[in-house]
This record gives sequence, structure tokens and C-alpha cells, in this order.
Amino acid sequence: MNVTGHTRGSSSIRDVAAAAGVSYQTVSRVINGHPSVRQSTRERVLAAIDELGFRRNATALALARGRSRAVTVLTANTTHYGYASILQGVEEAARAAAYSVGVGVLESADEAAVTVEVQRAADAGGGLIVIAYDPAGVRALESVPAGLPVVGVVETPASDPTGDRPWVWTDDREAAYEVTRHLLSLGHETVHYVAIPSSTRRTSARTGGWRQALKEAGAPEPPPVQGGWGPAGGHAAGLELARDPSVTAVLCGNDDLALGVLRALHEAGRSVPGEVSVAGFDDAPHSAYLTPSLTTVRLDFTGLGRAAFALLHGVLEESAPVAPRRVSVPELVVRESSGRPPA
Amino acid sequence: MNVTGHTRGSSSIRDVAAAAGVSYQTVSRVINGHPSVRQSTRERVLAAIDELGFRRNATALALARGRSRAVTVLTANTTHYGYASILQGVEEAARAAAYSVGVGVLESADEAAVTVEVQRAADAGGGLIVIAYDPAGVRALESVPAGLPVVGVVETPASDPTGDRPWVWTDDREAAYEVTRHLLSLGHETVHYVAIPSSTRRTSARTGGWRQALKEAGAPEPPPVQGGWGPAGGHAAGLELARDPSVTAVLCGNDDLALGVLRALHEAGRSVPGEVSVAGFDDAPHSAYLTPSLTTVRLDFTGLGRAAFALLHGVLEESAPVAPRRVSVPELVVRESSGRPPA
DNA sequence: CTGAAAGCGCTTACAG
DNA sequence: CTGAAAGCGCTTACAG
Repeated sequence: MNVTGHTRGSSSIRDVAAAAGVSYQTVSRVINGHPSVRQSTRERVLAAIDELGFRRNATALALARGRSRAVTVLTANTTHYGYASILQGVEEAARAAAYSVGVGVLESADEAAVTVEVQRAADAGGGLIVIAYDPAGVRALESVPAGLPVVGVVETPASDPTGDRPWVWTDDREAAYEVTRHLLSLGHETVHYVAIPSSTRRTSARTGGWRQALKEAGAPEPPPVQGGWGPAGGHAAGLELARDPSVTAVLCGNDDLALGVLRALHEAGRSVPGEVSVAGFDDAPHSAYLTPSLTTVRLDFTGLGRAAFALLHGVLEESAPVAPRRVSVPELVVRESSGRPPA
Repeated sequence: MNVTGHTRGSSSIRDVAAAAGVSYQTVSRVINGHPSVRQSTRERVLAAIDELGFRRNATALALARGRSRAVTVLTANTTHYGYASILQGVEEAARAAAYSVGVGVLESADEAAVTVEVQRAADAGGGLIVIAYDPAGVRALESVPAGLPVVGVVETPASDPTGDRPWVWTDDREAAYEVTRHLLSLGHETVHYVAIPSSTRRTSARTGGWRQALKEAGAPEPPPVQGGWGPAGGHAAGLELARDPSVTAVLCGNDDLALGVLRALHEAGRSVPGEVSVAGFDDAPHSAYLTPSLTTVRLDFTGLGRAAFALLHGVLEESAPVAPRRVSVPELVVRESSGRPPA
């Protein structure tokens, strides 16, 4: 205990200095790999560090340097496949670079609530990665104060969505376009769409890709059905679509939605793919094992997370190269749930 | 810029003091809600804070106080349902308490690798929550240095697994016991088990509950089949079990495993539940929407995460009450995948 | 009720 | 090559 009431847990730079018989500045030089330290001095310091089990205090380092090796991921969700995989990718890359990773959840898209979360994330020091796939995320990205290092993970952008801020994306517009074309090529007259909540008031990238494919094929454009994020929403949407006998092909905004649609069609007595074809989005781990196994399009979310971190890392270390922005090309995976329409 | 090269981003306690015409100590008192500040002074300071957009620097606070409002979750995985839900629960509770939450992934159970991760987590300051459901997590919990605030999320413990450290658990031994009894009560001669990797070299809690139910019923005890964590492993295990015509009931260590088993039985032409009953573990979001929908046992993982944080919070604020340790009672959910054995 | 001092554990120029 | 000083932005006793 000293005057300010601290109990000293571990040893400090000064303890090491005392043990090595040098000043603490010299210890600082050694732990920072500064070249101008005599070899014998360095060795004595290193020995003392080892003996005392010294670890440099990250908090003090951050305060003295004015920045910390930390990144916090701001996201509306941590459990859905896409979000969770991006977080996983960020963590992998951050760990490799010896950065700590924090996570802040945006529970509401409400302006005040979002601002509070962004502030909290900013308070943590370090940089920010914002997953802007939904209204809360988009708003968060917009409200990051200028000067704070941030990269956005965004949907396929119509135009640059974040001003001059760096961002990464995987081409889900293209992906939606590809799956829709796949279904049309099987002979379906049109493809219905069960949508995930869009990131903005306007059309989402996935909806856009689907619509474009229909347009090019001269197919009718049925209104998208809103499905939410999970199987329950997909189930409700599926029951609705099952009532319409003209529906022969359904594209879903993600694989969980597709799972619910599959179930709804089963309950309605409509066979897949015999009477209705179903396709998902993301290629979640379970999709290959459903019965029928799910036709879907694979997106590299962990790669996206790694790319987001790499970009942020460049910004933080001020060695930022012109980074690639489109991370990967989506891959169509055709399985049992899609086939020719009934004759 | 000043002598040490810092560029001052936002305003400090001193700027506020200057603007309010008081000393910075008084500002400190105001932001800490200290009672002995004259009302008029307080108002002037508050006005200055508002005007300058002052936010107290969390790093400096942590350094001065010697501890930070932070928790880091150490886990082998962030995407599997149980792990992801625990993390979600921790984040919810931490956010409500204005704690920041970090996450560190234990990619290997290797002793050196685990130690590195524990050290990194400790460096972040604040407390630790370790998910000890697997060898990496168990080892991490063991190697947390004494004196560091930590709570473990553990399997049903045979005896106190972490010495004097606080821990929380949900009763998965009981859960396994219940599902097994459910299957036996339907008339099955015995129940086969597809296991998730155990947390230690010894029997896991789930395996133990299953075995106990068999023992009490005088049923034969077939050797557990190792399935790993995901549907692919379940699929392989399912194909193996499908070859044995005497198998009429299969319990799986989690719902993803069950999904793979369901698929394997389908491929082998064995109907569920007509010929074989299948039950899972966890009640993941998709399980109710599978065809057949999955009989399983619901575990409250987010509640577990919240409880872990509450316990840690108590430890950190030194107001630790004797906390409840068993968080919730598992709930059997009977759906379509279980039924009577074939005649 | 309010201010001046010392300290948290580190870094960055500045001297020698 | 190495040491003494000043500073990061805050808090905690200590004086008045």
C-alpha cells in the first residue's frame, strides 16, 4: 500500500530496474527493443524481467502512448451465422497481431442507444469495426466521430456508403443474382424472395441482385416477403407462400430463413424440390445436412472479418496500403432443395 | 502537441476545470458524484462538461484506480450455439453494468498456447470469465494466476472443480439423465450416445447422466461414439450406428450432432422416429424446425452467461454475496424425432 | 466545500 | 550507451 491506496499486484519497470541495477528508462529501452543498449546491460535486464515475471502494464502503455492495441467490434448480433463468423475472423486476425478484441452489441437501432454504444466503444481506445448489415449497424457506422479509426463491414454498396472511411464487403448482390439465375435456369417462371431485414430503408443488396436477375429474364417480380433473421420468421413466410399454388421457387435471405420455409412447406404438404424449390444464403454449417440438403450460396464471412481487421490494422499503424475492398467472390452450392418445376 | 508528442484528441479534466473556473480536483469530484460540492459549483462544472463534450478517459481511470470495468471471456469457440449464447449473456449483463467485454479464443489446448492466452486476457485488466467445457477451457481456468478475479463456467461438477474459485453451471448431467429416461420410457431397450468432446480425459457430465439412467434401468451400456462438435461428425457417427440394426434410440451430445445423425439415418433409409428415435441437447434455434423436429433438452446458456457476469461483478466490486451456482434447471422438449421403438 | 501534491506505470525527448 | 525530467489523464489522501 502506498499513499494512493494501491496494492501492487505484479512487478513494475522500477522493480526490474532495481533488480538489474539500472534506471527504469533503460528497462523501457530493453522491452521496446531500442538498439542503443549495451549487450551486457540488455542481458542483465532480461534476466531480471524473467526472474520477477515482469509483464508490461498495458493500461499504462496505452495512456503513455495515447493509443492501444485494441479493436472493438460493434454489431447488432453475435449469434447469427454471418455475424458470428465475422467476429471470429476479426478475433483470429487480431490475436495474430497481438491486439485485444472487444465486442459491443447494438440492441436497438434507436439513435440515442446507438450513440451510447459507439461512445462506449470509443472509450475503450483502439479502433472500431462496425458490422453495418442492419439499421443499427448502419447508424452506428454513420455516428462514429471523425478522427476515430474505423472500418465498416457493409453490404454490396451502390455507391461509397461511408464517405472516406475504409470498408470491406463481400458481393452479396452478385450472390443473390447468381442463385436467382440458377433457379430460373431450371425452368421456374419466377422466384419468390423471403427477405432478411434490410440495412436501410431502401432495397438491400440481396434484394437488388434477386430483382436484377428477374428483370433480365423478363420474369414477373413478386413483392418480397419479410422474414426477419431466424427460422421462426421463415416458417411464417413459408406458410404464406405455401398458400399460393403458383409459387414454385423460393429464395431466402439466409439459411435459417430457408430452414423455416422448408418446414412450412413440409407442413403444407408441398414437396421440395418436387413441387417447390428452395434456396438459401450463406452456407451455414447445418445446411448441407438438412433433408433435403439446401442449395445456397457460400459467403466467406471469416475472411471478411480478417480483411476488416487487416484494413484497420493498416490505418492504426499508419502504414495503410490501398487495401482491397471486395473480399471474396460468392460461390453457388447446388444441393437437393432445388430442381425443375413441376410439369 | 506537447513535449511527449501527444496530440490531444478530446478535452481533459483540466480543460473542463479551466472552462468552469475551478480546479481539476473539483471536476473529479463532480464526475464521481462526490457529495461535498456546492450546488452552484456542480452546475458550472456540468455545464462545462456538456459544452466541451468531455468524456472521462477510461484508460487513465483504470491506471489511477488500479482496476478497470472490463471483463474478458476466454473460450475455445465463439460460434457454436452454447458458447455463442454464453458470450451473448455475458455481454448483455456487462453492458447493463457499463463494463466493456473482451473475448479471447483458445485455439489450442496446448499448455503453452493456453498460458499465452490467459496472460493476454489478464493484461487487459478487469476480470475473467472462462468457459471450461473442453480441454482448452479447463486448462485455461486452471492456469489463471491466483489473485486475478475469475469465474468459471463449468460442466456439472463431480466435486468442486476450481478450488476456491467461483463458478456457475447448468445441470447437464441431470439433463442427460432426463432425456435418456424419456427415451427408455418409450420402450427402447437401450439408448446409444454420440458424444461431444469431453472437457477432461474423464467422463463428461452428459455422458455421466446418460450412463446413470441406463444403469438404473438395467439397460445395456453401449460404448459412446465420439462425434465432435458439428453436423459432419454427427453424420459420420450416424452412418456407423445405422449399420447396427439393433439401434433404436440415439442421444446426441448437442443438436448439431443430432442433425448429422438425422441426415445419416435418412441416407441409410432408416425412418425417424419409426425405426430409430433421435434426441439432441441444447434446443438450438433450428431444432424446432427440422423435419422431423428434434426432441432435445433446453439449457439456458444466455442465463448462464448473465449469472457468470453477476458473480464476477460481485467479486470485482467486493460486495460478493454467496452466489447461486446452479443457474437453471434443464427442460425436456419432446418433439417429433422420438417415439416408440418398432414392434 | 475546494485546492495543491503525489501517485498509477509507462514513454518520449533532453541531457550527458 | 544511460540517466533525470516531464508528461499521459485521472484518483486519492492531505490540507485548509
